[in-house]
Amino acid sequence: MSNDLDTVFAALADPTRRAILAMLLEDDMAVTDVAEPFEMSLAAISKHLVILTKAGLISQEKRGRVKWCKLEPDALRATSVWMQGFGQFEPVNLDAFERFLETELPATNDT
Amino acid sequence: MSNDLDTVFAALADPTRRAILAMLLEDDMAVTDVAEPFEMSLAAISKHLVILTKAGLISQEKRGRVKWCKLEPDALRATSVWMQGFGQFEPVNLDAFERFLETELPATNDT
DNA sequence: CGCATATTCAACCAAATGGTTGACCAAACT
DNA sequence: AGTTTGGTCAACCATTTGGTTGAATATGCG
Repeated sequence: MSNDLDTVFAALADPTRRAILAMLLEDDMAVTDVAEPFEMSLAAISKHLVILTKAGLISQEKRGRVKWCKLEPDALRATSVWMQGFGQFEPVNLDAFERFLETELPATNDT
Repeated sequence: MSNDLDTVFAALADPTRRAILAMLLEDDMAVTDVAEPFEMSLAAISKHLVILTKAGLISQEKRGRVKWCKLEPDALRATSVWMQGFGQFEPVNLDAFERFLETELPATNDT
């Protein structure tokens, strides 16, 4: 009964998870590396990754003992369709996106 | 500390709330009328509307004893920017959106 | 083999969420 | 004035969420 959108939006509602997505935008990463910048247990991050995976926003592939996480744009694409329909938005300014990313990334290089 | 995106995505994560947005896409509505198609108390709908308002997705204006709700596309626009950046999505098929709407609208004319 | 590394599992906890009901307030009709 | 109508508030409840810790599992290394 519950839509995909439920899962995707719920996944996106958490800043930690959005930050993870932003990180994965740059490159695929192992779970431990994903967890590194956050002040949070590895187990917590592992749970977040499960949620992102269930939402279809990322995929995880185990290679050796390392589990690699990669961004999966398809779910976002469907959601984007939904959103765009609502606003009949003008073509989007991609530069604004970069500013968003900076807000979303966890503090890595500023104390 | 917590971003607007938190609020907006959390608001969008609930199917009832998305259905309300879909209804408001067609026209502005009074709270009671918004509540009508749902099998849920008026108070519950009222709460949902508060959440949508706080997220900036709708606005409410009281005229007489009736409180009118209208869709507020700005918050969605900002969110859409965020989403698009992630996927670098192709231009979106708006027809697909109409199908989404049907999934989202609560059952009104089938008993 | 024995240890270290990578990740998850399980139990637990506090706080947030989504709903209910009944009282309440304000505006409108007669 | 009295009553109906529109909507919120407050208290309550069950479930979900986001985190913790410690044990468990699995892979790789010397």
